[in-house]
Amino acid sequence: MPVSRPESSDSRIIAHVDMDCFYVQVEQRKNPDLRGKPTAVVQYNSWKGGGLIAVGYEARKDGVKRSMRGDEAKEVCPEIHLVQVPVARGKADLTIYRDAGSEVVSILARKGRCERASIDEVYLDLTDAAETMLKETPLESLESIDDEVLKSHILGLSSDGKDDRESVREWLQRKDADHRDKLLACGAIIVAELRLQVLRETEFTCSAGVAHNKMLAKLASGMNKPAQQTIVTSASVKELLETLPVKKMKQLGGKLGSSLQTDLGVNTVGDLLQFSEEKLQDFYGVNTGTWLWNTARGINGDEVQGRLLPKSHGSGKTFPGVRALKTVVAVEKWLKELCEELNERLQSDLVKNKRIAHTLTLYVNAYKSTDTESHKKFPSKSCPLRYGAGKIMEDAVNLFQAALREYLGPYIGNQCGGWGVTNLSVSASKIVAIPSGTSSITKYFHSRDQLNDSSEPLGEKFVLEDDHVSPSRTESHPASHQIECGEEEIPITHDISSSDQCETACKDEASGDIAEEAFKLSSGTESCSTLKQKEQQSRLHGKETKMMHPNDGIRSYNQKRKATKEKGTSSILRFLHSNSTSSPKQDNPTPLQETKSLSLGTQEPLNIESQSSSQNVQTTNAWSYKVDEIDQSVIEELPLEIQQEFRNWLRPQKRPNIVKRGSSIAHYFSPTKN
DNA sequence: ACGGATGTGACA
DNA sequence: TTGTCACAT
Repeated sequence: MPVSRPESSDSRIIAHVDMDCFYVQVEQRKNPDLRGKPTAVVQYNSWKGGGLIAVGYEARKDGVKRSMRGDEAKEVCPEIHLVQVPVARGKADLTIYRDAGSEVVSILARKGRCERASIDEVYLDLTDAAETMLKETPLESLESIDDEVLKSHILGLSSDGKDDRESVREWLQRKDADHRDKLLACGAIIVAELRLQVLRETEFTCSAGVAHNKMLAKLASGMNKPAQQTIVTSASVKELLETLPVKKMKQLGGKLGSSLQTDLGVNTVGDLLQFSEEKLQDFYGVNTGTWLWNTARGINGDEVQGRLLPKSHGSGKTFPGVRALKTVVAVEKWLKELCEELNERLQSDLVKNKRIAHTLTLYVNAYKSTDTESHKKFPSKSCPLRYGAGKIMEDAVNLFQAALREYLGPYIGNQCGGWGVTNLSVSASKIVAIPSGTSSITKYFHSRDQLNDSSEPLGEKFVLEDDHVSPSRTESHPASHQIECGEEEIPITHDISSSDQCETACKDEASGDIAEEAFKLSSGTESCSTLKQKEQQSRLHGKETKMMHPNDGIRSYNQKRKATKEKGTSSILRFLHSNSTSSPKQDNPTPLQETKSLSLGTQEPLNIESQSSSQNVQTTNAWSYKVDEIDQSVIEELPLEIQQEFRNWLRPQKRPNIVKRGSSIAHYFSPTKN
């Protein structure tokens, strides 16, 4: 459900940039012969010509539509060129489009905060850039304005349609213009420039919307395509929304939009104006009600998230109809393909962006033929993610088997009751950047555990080499984990420091030792998954029963504990170490956005992120201690091997973690002992 | 049981 | 928090 966020009082300049029929453009760049010809991109050519997932504008003129079949498209437009999505491992592989999207993002991120909204869409917060421009170069004094700017569509400008370059110029340079309009004008100039850069550097065209918030910018970017831009002035909003069908509004394209029509007889966004906020809240809940009320007025406080990289990676495939997978063996075969693709993408993310994913999730759609009634859904399952195709595969298979048992009910394996899997997908989430800076190591041994079976302490060299790197612009992220060991489990909240994505994203350079090492380690497919390994990762991530590996359920709780203890010292030390955070100031540098919102002088309370972030600072501090404050004698009581490892870690770190009570070491350092 | 593959965000 | 659902391209 949509949620309403408070809108900052100051006016922002937000742009939404949308690539025109992106996949088609990617294919046309690859094969220029296709340029200017009716073209569509299709996947799985075998059945009815495959399904269209992108249609070029020449083909659209002939009535070709997305989600037509290739055959239908041919009927409507016999000359159409159908290009197939690349296939790898028996499934569609969108890599080339993702990479092309990254090219675009790296250009668009040059001005202002940038949010990758999808593979081919981006939001930009150009407020600062626009304000700066307005200060430095008064619009009236502008000698020449790029044609791309003059081609803008300005909502509300009367003569939008005819020889309007002059009127656009006039609007842009209007001396008596509203300050907000002037900022919009600057935004339009900036966006036009960015779009031209995109075109020069990638050969891709895109369209854009410029407005005072995300919702309106998004709406505008789609109004004049392809290769054009649209500006939403405040004055135009009312009229714009008045007649806009609710379904056109983002978030209202589904059930909520339908029920608006059905329940309230609301057909256009303007129709919503009649309803009080309370009334809308009564119908749809507080959050959605408020959101609807605001939306009707063109109010939307959603901020542009500074995020250039995806938050998850997934690989999936459908098996419709008779192609449904009916045996575990068939499922395993496909899981292997999916996991290999996922692993490749994780690898690439690690090398390019120095990020590590921490959770593996399996999603399945299935049917039960012997299922007269209960349309039970196949449950999705997660577990800690270990790097390496073999390990991911193994874990995914285990997740599948666990979920299958649940799905089929307690009467498990009796007679292969007809089930069929119609969709399989694996996905990796909880991706965090490996901190660049002193604290790399903390993050790092997380990866070490997942990448590597040996207990060779790889961390050391990173400490040494990273130490002189300034930990600039780090941001604190809260996280909490639990681990079992000893009699009970104690959840600990702690900080993860990670490098700012805005800095590292899209840099293809120097992978660095961490990434290289990781690559070596995970390229191997050795997947001797011993009990101990499972325990180890269970502990690392570990959420008792929920986050453990499916297999673990078979063993008793005591057995698990035992395995955990035996596994070893180095892991325990890691946890210990990880709890040794350095000073709060260093660990929790003020997030950039917080700084910004404060400097804007907002009278409103700190935004939610800021609040929770400062809360986490407190929580973290309560549970943290400094390594160098630990009594030396305490360390000396530890086994020699542990002492050594411990001393290796003697540097201020912060990292995600778990503390175990009952473990001898945890006893020593348990902050408050509860 | 063909709108496929993928991704984000909210809610319980 | 995990798992589910909705929504989007």
